[in-house]
Amino acid sequence: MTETAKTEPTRTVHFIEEIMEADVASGKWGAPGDRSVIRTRFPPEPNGYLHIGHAKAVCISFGLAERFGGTCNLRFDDTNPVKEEQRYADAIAEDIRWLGFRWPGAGEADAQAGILHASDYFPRMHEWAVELITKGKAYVDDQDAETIRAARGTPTVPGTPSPFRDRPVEESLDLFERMRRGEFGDGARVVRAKIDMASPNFNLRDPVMYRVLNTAHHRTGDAWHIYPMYDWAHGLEDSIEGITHSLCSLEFEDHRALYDWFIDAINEGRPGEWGEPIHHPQQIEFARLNPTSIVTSKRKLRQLVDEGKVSGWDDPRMPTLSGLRRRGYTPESIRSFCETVGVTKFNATHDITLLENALREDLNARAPRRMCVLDPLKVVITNWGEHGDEQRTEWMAATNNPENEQAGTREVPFARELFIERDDFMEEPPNKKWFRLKPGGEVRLRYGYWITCQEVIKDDTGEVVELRCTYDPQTRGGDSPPPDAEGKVRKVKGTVHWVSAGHAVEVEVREYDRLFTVERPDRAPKEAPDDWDWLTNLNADSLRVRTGARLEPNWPVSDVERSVGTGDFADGIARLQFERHGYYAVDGSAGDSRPIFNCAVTLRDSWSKK
RNA sequence: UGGGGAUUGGUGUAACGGUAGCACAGCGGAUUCUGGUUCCGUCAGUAGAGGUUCAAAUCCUCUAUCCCCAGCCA
Repeated sequence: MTETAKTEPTRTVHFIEEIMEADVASGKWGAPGDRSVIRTRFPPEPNGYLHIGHAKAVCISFGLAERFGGTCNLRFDDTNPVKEEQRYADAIAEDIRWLGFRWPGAGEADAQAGILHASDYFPRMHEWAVELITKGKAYVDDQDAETIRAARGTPTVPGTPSPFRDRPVEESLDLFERMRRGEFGDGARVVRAKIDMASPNFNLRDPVMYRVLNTAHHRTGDAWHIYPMYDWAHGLEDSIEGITHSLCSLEFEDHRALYDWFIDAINEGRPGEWGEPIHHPQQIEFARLNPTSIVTSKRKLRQLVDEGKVSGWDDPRMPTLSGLRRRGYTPESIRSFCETVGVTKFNATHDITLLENALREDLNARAPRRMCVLDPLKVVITNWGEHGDEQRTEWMAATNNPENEQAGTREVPFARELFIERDDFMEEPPNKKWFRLKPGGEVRLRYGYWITCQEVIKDDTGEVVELRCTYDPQTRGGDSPPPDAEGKVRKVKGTVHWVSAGHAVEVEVREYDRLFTVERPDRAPKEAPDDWDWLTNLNADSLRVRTGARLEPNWPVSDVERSVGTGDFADGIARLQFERHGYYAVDGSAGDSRPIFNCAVTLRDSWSKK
């Protein structure tokens, strides 16, 4: 893979990185100056697919570890068996690998290698819970969920303690053991931390640590009847793995007090009869990604899939990583996008065009160029046989990638019958700025010849079905003809793409528009009725399938292009620039015999704006 | 009415008491065999009010606005 000449975009050092730098310098986690001590983790719950919002979190935790020469674990936070499935875990791991990140022990052969699971820590968490109960810092509560909620209080009125709050330690221990063995029904009892029912921070009003769930877990089977809550489990998982910096999103700021409380509670009296103190990571919060015109709510994405608004989680219009991948997005473009949005605690809005621009930038440098006529209009070169060689094919050299000279050229066939884009011809152009083909007008066929439209042929309905043109043999390759006797060079303003009708490959091209045309699809308008449905913002016209497109026959790409890094992407997905249109990716999931190309993003069009 | 966070051009993001910079978008121009790319120019900002200081986006006080929190979800 060749390097593009571009210099790396200047990367700004964000606040989390500064904290890490300071910790490295002070030797908080190891020898001062040893950057490799940085340990982060990405802890998804395997209950759905990763989307572009998750990509930011992935890039932060994995990216920071990469930058410091430390490590980032992939850990499935599988503490709630009723929502989790192995297939989600598999998809998540695949998406992270696709982005180009690796966790310790990740192997190329075994996709599962090195992946960690909260469920593997259940026994240790259980021991620590017993410890907290024994220390009088936790208790079993017999109240049901409704009662507990009612007693929790409000922002201004303190909660009231459970009547079971001060029950004997032995009784709690016994009940906890019976909970574990499955003697009680779902929700019958919980274990609660004994903190402060009057705390202004709700998370500290005796939070639940364990609930009874008589549900089989996708990894531990029916070994457990109790499952730990996030707040209890998460810090312990981080502690066990020796995480130095536990990075999460802003909504967990209020949970940090609890995160710290649990670890401190375990460490109380340590070193001592309970053993050595356990590791205490630092939780740091950052703002989520918040892109315009898409939804990232898992519930809403699921709704789109379930109601058939899209073809699946990997529909190319979906903001899931699997959808973006199928659409043609490169991992590099997504990582570049995450770099430009930065890392702060500010709830920013990220224009989705930034993501599109990141892809354009990457693909402009790397994607091989091809000519593809999406909506063919036949052109017959009437003077092609002027020397009696009407059936001949001429092969024209075309540049594979103007951004990368080493990508070389290819030979494109030119013959008597061609296709051009229907849009590139107008019988009656609206103004003088029409540089493309018109009756009596001349245009350059890129890398081909200059042609002049002599005759327009229509069918019974008046639709143009064919153009009869003449070519100028002196313009071979698309170059200007030699100067005339007076030294004047003839010029042509317009250049259009084309294919040879007899040589082109028929392909299917799928073009996508935004799934939602408003900036905030899930935000109800000010005067919306109570039953306002967010799906009213759905763009009914977001998919366009073109079945009759014609691609020049240089496909798949050449060895030369592959060898210099164009036409060869690390994820094995081929992407091309169809000149004057956009960037297109081969859809391998569609399972059709005819090649299918998804339009990842169009070229910028500074013309339509004017 | 409680607690926790946040606020710098249109949108993001730097500046860590010392010239408010960069990117994207916008606008104008140049180059171009892609209405692409590239290049040049340009518009535009410290939420508000006080205070400290030779000097404040930065420190202090008050105000405003926005986000999160009352799951046996994560």
